[in-house]
Amino acid sequence: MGENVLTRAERRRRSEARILDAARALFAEVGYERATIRGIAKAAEVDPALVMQYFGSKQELFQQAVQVSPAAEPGAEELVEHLLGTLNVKLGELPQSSLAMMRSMLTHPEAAASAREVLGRQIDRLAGSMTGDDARLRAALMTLTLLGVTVGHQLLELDELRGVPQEELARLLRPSLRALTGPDVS
Amino acid sequence: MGENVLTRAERRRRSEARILDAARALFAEVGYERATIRGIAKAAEVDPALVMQYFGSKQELFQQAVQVSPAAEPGAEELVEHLLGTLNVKLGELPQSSLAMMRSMLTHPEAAASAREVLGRQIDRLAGSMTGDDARLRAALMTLTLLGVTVGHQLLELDELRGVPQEELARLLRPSLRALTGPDVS
DNA sequence: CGTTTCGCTCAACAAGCGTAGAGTGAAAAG
DNA sequence: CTTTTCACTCTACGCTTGTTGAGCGAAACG
Repeated sequence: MGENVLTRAERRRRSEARILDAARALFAEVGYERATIRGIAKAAEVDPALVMQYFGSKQELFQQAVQVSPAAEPGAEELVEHLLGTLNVKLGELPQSSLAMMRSMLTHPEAAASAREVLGRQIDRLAGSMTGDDARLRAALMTLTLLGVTVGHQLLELDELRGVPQEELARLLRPSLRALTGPDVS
Repeated sequence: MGENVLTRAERRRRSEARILDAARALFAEVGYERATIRGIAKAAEVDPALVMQYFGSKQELFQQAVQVSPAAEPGAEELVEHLLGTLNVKLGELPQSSLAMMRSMLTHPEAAASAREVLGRQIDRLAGSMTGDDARLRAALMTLTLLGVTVGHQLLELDELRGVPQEELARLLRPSLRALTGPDVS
């Protein structure tokens, strides 16, 4: 036993990953302001100064922690699939990074900018599948509907949505969203 | 000129009101954590210590500032009226106190509790006008739809919703919400 | 008038924060 | 082996925060 010694680069990689995971978890749980470098360091079982050394500042750490992998954003399939795909992703197991961003989007300027960007992209994709001069506006309303449900479900944890399977949410929401697509889609 | 001297009680009343207004404005703008007693005091042109003397603590000041007047919550009219009433109130000129609560609801525990309470009441009222065993769930989804739109419009200030008159939002949203009421309502 | 009340300010405290720089000890390199 | 590198820690600085208690000065009161 114990010939599994870790190389230096390996140890560093793991520490950095632990810090990032702890950061995502704490940012997602309590938001940017209440999450402290010290708290993140303690959760990652690491000295606070190490966090600074690796990420430079709390702000940069947040940016890296919140970074959404482009793969996480749904592609541009057919709209209805798209909606359901979005529903499943948005309503179900959102990545910790997205939760972290959403948790802070109302109180932290950078998180707000990030949220506007992500939501803007989703609105673009949706509006691309729709027609009408107010397509963009309707696409925005669809996106905000999903945002509202996600906020209530994942962040406020309303009793009314506790333990409801995502398929049922999707089922109930579909006609409602369909009413916003306009008459022209599939 | 200048015989309009203010009585002591009058001065006190006005100071307290100025503090509360400044608090509401700051809480609504930057949220609980970033709003400081000093900032509120400066906005109210008052010494920070006075804020403490009148309200005891930052937390108590927040509670008083966020308090929603019962009159501000719409009564229990017919559902469709109710929806439009809610729409007009929720989408249009929300009172500063509601914005303050919403701004902090994702990051400040007390604000979250307050939000759950207000949303719960609205869900109750809505569900009261609906039938079906999942009426409460559908009512919750309607409420969260409105929440999402309000967040995007008033707090994130998405470009897509900038300057859109509330009647148009109500018009676009109505069929969508109607799809959630179920087949039984008016 | 003198005395009391009280709205209000000044100055300061302790705690917690993000952050910086010097140092340590073991792994890597020669 | 010696030397260098580098992941990591210790200690501390400066700042802001919420909060406190003593004090001032004008209004209220007799």
